[in-house]
This record gives sequence, structure tokens and C-alpha cells, in this order.
Amino acid sequence: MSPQKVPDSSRRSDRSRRAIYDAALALVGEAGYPRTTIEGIAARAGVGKQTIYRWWPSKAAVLMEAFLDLAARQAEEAAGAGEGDDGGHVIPDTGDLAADLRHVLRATVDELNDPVTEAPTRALAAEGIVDPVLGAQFVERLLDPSIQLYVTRLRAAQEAGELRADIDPRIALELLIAPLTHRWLLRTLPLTHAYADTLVDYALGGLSARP
Amino acid sequence: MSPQKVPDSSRRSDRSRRAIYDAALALVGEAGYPRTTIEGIAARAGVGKQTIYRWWPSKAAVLMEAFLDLAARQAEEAAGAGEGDDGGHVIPDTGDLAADLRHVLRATVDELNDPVTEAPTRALAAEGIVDPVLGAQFVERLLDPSIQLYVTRLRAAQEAGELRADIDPRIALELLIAPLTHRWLLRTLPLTHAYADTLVDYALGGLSARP
Amino acid sequence: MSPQKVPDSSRRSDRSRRAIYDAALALVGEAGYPRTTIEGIAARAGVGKQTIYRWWPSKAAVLMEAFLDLAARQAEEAAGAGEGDDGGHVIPDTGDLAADLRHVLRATVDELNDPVTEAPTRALAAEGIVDPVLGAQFVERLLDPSIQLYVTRLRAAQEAGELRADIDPRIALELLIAPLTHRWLLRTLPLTHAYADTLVDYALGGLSARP
Amino acid sequence: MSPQKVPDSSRRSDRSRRAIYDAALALVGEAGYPRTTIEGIAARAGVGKQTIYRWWPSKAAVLMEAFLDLAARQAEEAAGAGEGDDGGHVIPDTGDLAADLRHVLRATVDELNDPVTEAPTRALAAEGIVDPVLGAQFVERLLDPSIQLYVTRLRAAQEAGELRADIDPRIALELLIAPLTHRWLLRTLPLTHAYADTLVDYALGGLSARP
DNA sequence: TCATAAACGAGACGGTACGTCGAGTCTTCGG
DNA sequence: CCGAAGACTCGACGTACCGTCTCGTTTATGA
Repeated sequence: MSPQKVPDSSRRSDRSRRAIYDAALALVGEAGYPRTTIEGIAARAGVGKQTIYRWWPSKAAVLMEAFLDLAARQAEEAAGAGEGDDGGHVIPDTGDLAADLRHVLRATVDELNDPVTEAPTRALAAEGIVDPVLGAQFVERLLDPSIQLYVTRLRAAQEAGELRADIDPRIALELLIAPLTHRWLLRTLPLTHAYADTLVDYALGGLSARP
Repeated sequence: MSPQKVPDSSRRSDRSRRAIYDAALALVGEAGYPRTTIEGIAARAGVGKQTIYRWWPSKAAVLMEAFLDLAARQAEEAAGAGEGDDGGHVIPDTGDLAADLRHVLRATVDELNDPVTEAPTRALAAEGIVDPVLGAQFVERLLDPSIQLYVTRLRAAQEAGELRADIDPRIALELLIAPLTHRWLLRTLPLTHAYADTLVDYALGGLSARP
Repeated sequence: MSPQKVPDSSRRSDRSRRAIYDAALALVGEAGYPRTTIEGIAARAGVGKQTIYRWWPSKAAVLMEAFLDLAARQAEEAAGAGEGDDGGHVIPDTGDLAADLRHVLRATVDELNDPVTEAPTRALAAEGIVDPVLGAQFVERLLDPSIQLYVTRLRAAQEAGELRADIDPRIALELLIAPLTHRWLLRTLPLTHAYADTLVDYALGGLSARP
Repeated sequence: MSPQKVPDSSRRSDRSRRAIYDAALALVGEAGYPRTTIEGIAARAGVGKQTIYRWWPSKAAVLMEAFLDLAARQAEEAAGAGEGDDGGHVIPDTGDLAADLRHVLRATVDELNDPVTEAPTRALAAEGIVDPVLGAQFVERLLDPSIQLYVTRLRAAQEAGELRADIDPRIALELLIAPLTHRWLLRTLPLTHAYADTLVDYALGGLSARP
């Protein structure tokens, strides 16, 4: 077998890790993803290149972790500030499904339009499209959690008789979310609250004329 | 203005252009997009690097044109073979909107699942996500044409009373297409005819339970 | 055999030839020999590259001819202006060999110090050192003529009893000229009239102490 | 000042340096200087191009150092083998100046005629003629040492009354050496021991007829 | 007098080498 | 004894010229 030197993660320098996250996010924001290099991250973080190669397999992996770390810290902040809220974007259940979906889709629109997170998110998405391993991580770590929230809320709606009983919530949610990410990824048309509302309307009501 | 030396396209070598298209598509298929290099394309095409740099601004631009050329040639073939069909993917109008949409969405599923075109398409999509200029070209040259077909068919359905009159076809079609590309891009779940059928069902019928 | 298409020199464009000479000399003067390119000469002369390749085998050959042309034109001018002088640098024969040699060596010093001709001369010399064919041309076309003048003058001196009869003039002249070109080529020490005078003194009188 | 990143020479790889010297000398010998490329040297030495660019500013500089290294190693060998001789070409002092000069000039003739060192030496000389910086190094590192030996020997001769007291040894030696290098550089006539002997004769005795 | 063949300007072409950048690996040295 | 520093091999970048090869366009006789 290969003697694969596995580094001892218990002795890992936290200071370096944070510095690398910061440098990576800063560089992607300033210069864009393709002009962000591992050498550049190392230099900016005041860290040896080897320290990056030791802990991450690729530039995209660094960015992914940096991004997750950022999200986690933001969530922590939010949790600290607001009470009762767990920091994630739980979908409310007011009993009015349409209103609840509009609420959360509008929030998603705002997130996607945030200029700070746009560059790294696009970079990760693009990388994930081409690299299946990274793509799987992207989905699993960034998308799946929020998708579960939708599934939960839609199930509740089914039980409440708001939603057709024969519907697969996993597919239903795609009718709502996919058009959003579609517009964002391809920049075909602007992404607005009005668009989110329309989506909810069309998806729930259906496109067909009623007899 | 800039004195940008513009090459004389009337003296362009057709043989080189074709060879470059072939080499680019072959390499992307064999080695993947990131391991496809301009140097490699030039070598494989038996062409000087400068001949590529003279006519294209980037690797992605070469691939885009190669891809469009491929599509054009395939369309030409199809047009030559089949009669009555104009080579594009016109959406049929049998009077049954649901059936027609299932037909065309299934065809789209098959196209996306085609292993030959998958690699270059993913590469272009990924590049377009990060590079707005290329993204715009991608949309304009590859997507817009088929989108227009949907718009046309949906308008006809509205006039026929099959579709709600208050609906914007430009948005309606996103309910149908976006989930498909979403699954394809993110590889969340397999892309099947059954999925296409379900989408048509959900989108036309709506998700809400009927009173 | 090869059908070696030989161009018809009677139809050669004189205007192009002159333009090429001018451009070549100007570029060597401005940018130095290594940064002078055939493409650059052609562009500056407003001439197609092929017109250069048709008539000259190499950059050095162009420069050599340009240089000879320049020399010829200067000689012509001099001949037109001064009467009695034939334009070449005939070595005077006043009966005083030492004085005559000082005169001509001082003239040579001035020529070598001329900043206008320095760059192309150095370029040609350097090329000739490495390329035997060009070196032979350099010697034959630029050096031999003046060397013959020395030989003639030294022969006359032998007949006049000024010079040892057992001496080979071909070698004797090298004692005088070589140190000059040596200093010029290697830039060891400045090249002055005083140096020329000293050389004549040492060479004629000999280095040995007299008994 | 400029922040010129200067590499840390203490961490330099000796193995690479030697390999580069060997490759450079071999290639110049085999293919000639103009067809020797930095890329070629790197490939042959099994070295990255950057390792050459990191330590040398130009192809000529590489060759110069390779050449000096070769000379140093040869001198070392000679010193190891012969006793009493320090490896350099000290000019003997037998009391007979003419004989001593003939001896050393003959040795110089042999060196210049050595086919192994000819190509690189010519290349360096040619480059030095055109590039003043390199020329200065060439003179300082390759010529000056031997010139000093001449000066020393000629001073001794003056003190011994063999040489005219009013003579500048720095100029006198040029009478002897310059004709040699002149013939070698320009390939006008063959370079033989007889020629060396004649030079000594003419220079010491003088060209003038004796009264 | 004009046709016709060449030399001409322009510049695209297949190549080679340039000098730079970054990737990922390996080595040295200081805290 | 970890980690910063950075030298190393390797490969691709985008540029500059090379020398060859068409393209029309002059131009300058000789039929």
C-alpha cells in the first residue's frame, strides 16, 4: 500500500486555517475565481503553500470550506442576535402555504442578489458543474439542508390538505426553486420579488385553464 | 479608438477552422475541459497556436463555435434526411398541449443525457456562469432559439383556451425547463422521461389541492 | 535538380531596395541588431516580407548590402566634393612613412569612433565571427580593399629603403591595424589619435632596447 | 528602489547548475550557438526553464559561466597533476625575452586552434562585441588575467634592459596579441607557430630599416 | 497597344522559442 | 517537530518572428 502520510489534524494550526479562509474569500472577491491562485492565497495568508496542500485537495475545496465557514459564522451571529430563531432559514408555517412560500422565495432572491457572496457562489457552482465530486459536495453541503426544509413544509401542507396528496414534494420544490437558480445562473432576466411571487402563483395554481 | 489589428477574414483558412473544431471537441470529450489546452488543440489540429489566437479570444470561445458548428451540421443532416421537418426542434401542435410538452421535454431529456455532447455542454455552461460575456453568448446562441419555440407554442395554447390567459409564457416555460437543467447541472437525481412527464403534470395542473 | 526559381533582377524595384536599406540601417541604429527583425524592416520600408526573402538570404546579408551601399554613397559624395581625391582612403606617400601611417591610422580611429556607423559595423563583425560565410564576405568586401592600400604603401616604403627589406607587408600591416580593431571590438581602452601615434612609433621602431 | 525578488543563492541546487553547464557546452559544440536555445539547455539538463531564468539573465551569461567553470576545472586538474606549475599560463622568464614570448604566443595559437573551445569562445566574443555589459565581463574575466601576465613579464624585461624603457607595456603587449586574435576572429589567414614567431620578431625588432 | 507574366504589398499559415506564471513536490531552517 | 519560506520540475500561457505560401495589384515589356 501507499504510506499516504496523513497529517495529524489535532496539531493543526487554527490561525493558519482562518487566515487561509480570509485570504481565499478576499481574493475571489477582488480578482475573481480564475485569477485566484493557491500561491496567491498562501502569500496573502502569510502561509507556506504546503500548508494549503496538506489540508485541501484543490483550490475549489479551499473556497468551499471558506464559504461554509463564512455561512456558519453568519448563522452564529444571527443566532446570537435573534432569539428563538435557530439561525437557519426555517420555512414558516402560518397555515397559508402560498404566503409562506413567497416569503422564503423572496429571501432566496435576496441572497442570490447579494453582491458579496455572488462571486464565490458562482465559482463553486461552475466548478461543481464540471467536477462531479465537487458538485456532489456542493449539493450535499449547501443545497440539501435547505431542500429538506422545503420537503418538510410541503409535507405539512399535504397533511393540512393544502397540497395535492399525490404529489412528490421532492419534485414539487424543484418547480419553485429551479426557475430561480436558472435565472441567476444564466442571467437571462432580472431576479425580483415579483418574479418569486409569480412562480408561487403559477406553480400552485397550475398553468392550465380551468374548465 | 484602439488600433486593434483586425485580421482579414476573407483570407481565413477553412481547413484550419474545421480541424480546430474537430480537435477541440475531441479533446474535451477525451480529456475533459480543464485538461484541454489551446496548445493541445493546435497540436492535434496540425495548426500553429497563432492561428487560434488570431481568430478566438479564449479556449471557451473556440469550444462554443465548435459546438455551434456541430449543431449546425447535425441540423443540416437532419434537414437533408427527413422531409417536412426543418431540422430544428419545432414543438408539435396536436391540440393536446400536455402531450406536446411531454414530447418535447422527453426529447430534451434525451439530448441532455447524450454522452457525446455532455462534456462540452457542461464546460460551456460552467464557463458562462463565471464569465458574463460568454454566458450571454451561450444564452443567445444556444438557448434563446428553443425558448422562442416554447413561447410560440404556449401562445397558441392560450388562444386555444388550453392555457390560462393571464399567464406570461416567458415565465411559464421556465417552470418546465428549469427543473430539467437544474437536475442536469447539479446531478441531484436521474433525468428520465418519467420525470419530464411528472413536470408537465405538476406544472399544468398546479400543486394546490382542489377545493 | 531543383528548379530554383531565380528572380529576374532586371525587373527589380529600385524603390523597394533603397527603402529596405534605409529601414535596415535606421532600425539597427535605433533598436540594435538583435531587435532588428526582417518583419520590422519590411514594415518600416512599406514592403512585403517576400520582397526581402526574394533578394537576400538573411538579415545579416541585408545589413551588409545596406552598409556597403551607404559607404558607396558617402564615397561618391566625397568624390563629388573634393577634387583630386578619388573618394577612397588612399594612403598618401609624402616620403615620410611614419607620418603617412599616423595620418591614415588617425583617420581609421575617427571612423571607428563614428557613432553612426558603430552599431551596424559591430553587428556585422559579430555575425561574421560566428558565421564563416558572412565573415568571408565581410573581410573581402570591407577589409581587403583597405588592406591592399597598406600593402601598396608598405611595398613602396621597402623600395624607398624606409622599411626592412625582409619584411612581409601583409604581416607588418597587422601590427598596425590589429591593435586598433582589438581595442574597438573589446572596448578595453579608449581609441585616440595618441594611441594611433604610439602604435606607429612602437611598430616601426621596435620594442627592443638598442645595444 | 526596485523590489526585485532576489533568489536565495544559499539554497541553490548544485546538481542543476552543473547539469546546465554541461548541457550548454555540449549544445553549443554540437549545434552551434544560434541554434542553442534556453529551452534546449533546460531539456537536456533535465531542468525547468525557470531554474535557468532564475539564475542567469541571458543565454550568453549561461555560456560564459559554463565556460569559466570549465576553465577553472581544467586549471584545477592541471594544478593537481603538475607540480611547481600553478595551472595558469605564467610566462617564463629565461632571460631571453624573444624566446619567452615565442613560447607563450605559440601556446596561445594552439589554444585558439583548439576545436573544442572554438565554438563557445567565438559565440561569447561575438556576443560581447554587440553587448557592452557582456563584453566587459568577457574582458575582465577571460582576458585581463592573461594580460596581467604579459605586463609583468614586460616590466621585468624593461628592468633587465631588454626592452626600451620608455615603452608602455600595456600597449606593447597589444602589438603581440592583437594580430593573433585579429586573424582568429576574421579568419583572414591561418594561425601558425611560424606566424607567432614572425610577430615576435617584427614587434621586438621594429619594421623600420636600420640606418 | 495592349496582354501577360513578373515582381510587388499584404498578411495568413505551420512552426519554434521566448520569458512568465502557477501547479504540486521537496528541502531547509527557525521558533 | 511543525510550518514559513521558497527552490525545484513541469506544463501551459500568450507573444514575437521565422520562412513559406497564397492572394489581388501594379508595372513594364515583347507579341
